[in-house]
Amino acid sequence: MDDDKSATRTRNRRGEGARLRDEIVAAAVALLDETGDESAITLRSVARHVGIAAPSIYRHFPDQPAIMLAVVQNAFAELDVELRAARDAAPGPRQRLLAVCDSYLAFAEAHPGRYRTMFGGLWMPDLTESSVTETDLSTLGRVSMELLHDALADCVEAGLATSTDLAADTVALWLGVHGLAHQRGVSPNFVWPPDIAERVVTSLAHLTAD
Amino acid sequence: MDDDKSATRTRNRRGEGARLRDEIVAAAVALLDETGDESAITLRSVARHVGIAAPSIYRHFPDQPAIMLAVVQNAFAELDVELRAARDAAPGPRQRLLAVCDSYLAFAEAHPGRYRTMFGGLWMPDLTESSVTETDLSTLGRVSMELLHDALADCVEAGLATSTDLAADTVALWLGVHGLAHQRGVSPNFVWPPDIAERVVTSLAHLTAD
DNA sequence: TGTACATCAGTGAACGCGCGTTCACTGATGTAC
DNA sequence: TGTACATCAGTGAACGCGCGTTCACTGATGTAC
Repeated sequence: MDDDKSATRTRNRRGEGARLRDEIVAAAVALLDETGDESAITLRSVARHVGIAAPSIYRHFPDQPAIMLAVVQNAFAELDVELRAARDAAPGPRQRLLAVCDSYLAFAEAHPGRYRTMFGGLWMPDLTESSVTETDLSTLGRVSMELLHDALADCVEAGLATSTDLAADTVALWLGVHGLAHQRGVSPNFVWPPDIAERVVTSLAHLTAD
Repeated sequence: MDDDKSATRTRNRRGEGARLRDEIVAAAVALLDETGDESAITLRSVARHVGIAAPSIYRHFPDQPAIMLAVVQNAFAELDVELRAARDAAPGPRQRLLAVCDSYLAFAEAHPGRYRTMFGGLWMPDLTESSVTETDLSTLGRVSMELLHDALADCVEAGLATSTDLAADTVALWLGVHGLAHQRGVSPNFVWPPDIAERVVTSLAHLTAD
């Protein structure tokens, strides 16, 4: 909550102005993680956090929703990196699927504010009067879904899970994991059964072996 | 979006001032349903919608978060009524469980803004500086969860479902249904598999018969 | 039955605040000649 | 090698707006005597 990083900041050299863009996104993410509330990300609060004047942001983002989009895109990219790392570290199909789900839940638990913003749908701007497009929105999360799809497909192929409709079962599995990830961030005081994640995943993935 | 119900409004008779409270909540709900965005519920927008002066609200609510709480409590009560109606109209344990889940999903689909607000956790006020208490929050939704629990218990008792831990399985089932209810409201443009609800429910409830 | 009075429902004006956005600008830095 | 100039990164002041909240009030309505 140190809003004045004052004095220390020196302006970027010529040609390196784009660096500020990253600083702006990082500041917005930091605000989101600190407060857990996406409405804390205002153009002015972000500027304050970075240590610049508010209008300086307009050199890098056309409007406020554009910052939100950048934050969300950034979060999805980070999630994707973590999911891939988890998958690649696991030995077999079953372990890979579980590792992906665990990693997904861990991401949501570590960054509840960010997770809620990614899927809460509340920051979503009026598409008619902001720079954000329909495509920007529908692209989000597709990569992670594909990753989950492939992990489940490998299990089915290896005879470790059953599925009559892989695409639908992927969505169902994701919904369960997402429901847990999301609501655990919203209601941390609720007494969650300790094995709740395992229960949800094994049921929805129709895992057969142990 | 007719903000001026002007002129027509006549003041309540003495002793009936409490009626305005209901009108205020109704207006807040209407705003939420119209815009789908809980941040549209401001003290002033609600007052405008009711057709009263903004300060008039303070006779009925101590502050703005109190209105939000009333909206959410109201929504949970309505959900509960619908779930009970659905349950009581179904013939057997299995049908009852499915009816409750269907009704739950129907509620979320019919009132996406309200549903998102109930579970989004974003309106949640700083408990330190608003009139809303911890208990107010943790009580919400408990009734619906119990209803789901009982419906699942009846299925298990009738041998229609298996469960090693009823409480945990109830939570798991709710998570799946909730994940679907919530995300369908957020991403209506996503192509949801047509049988997605059935898939989620039968898997998580471990329904055995058909 | 009439009247003074307390109560109640609701108002109008004003406050200070943070917001997104605009505008014309400053001053350092690299580049062309 | 020196200098004029274009470019670029970022600023400061100001705008109009809607917000939550406060304050002192108005005027209708019921009640006590």
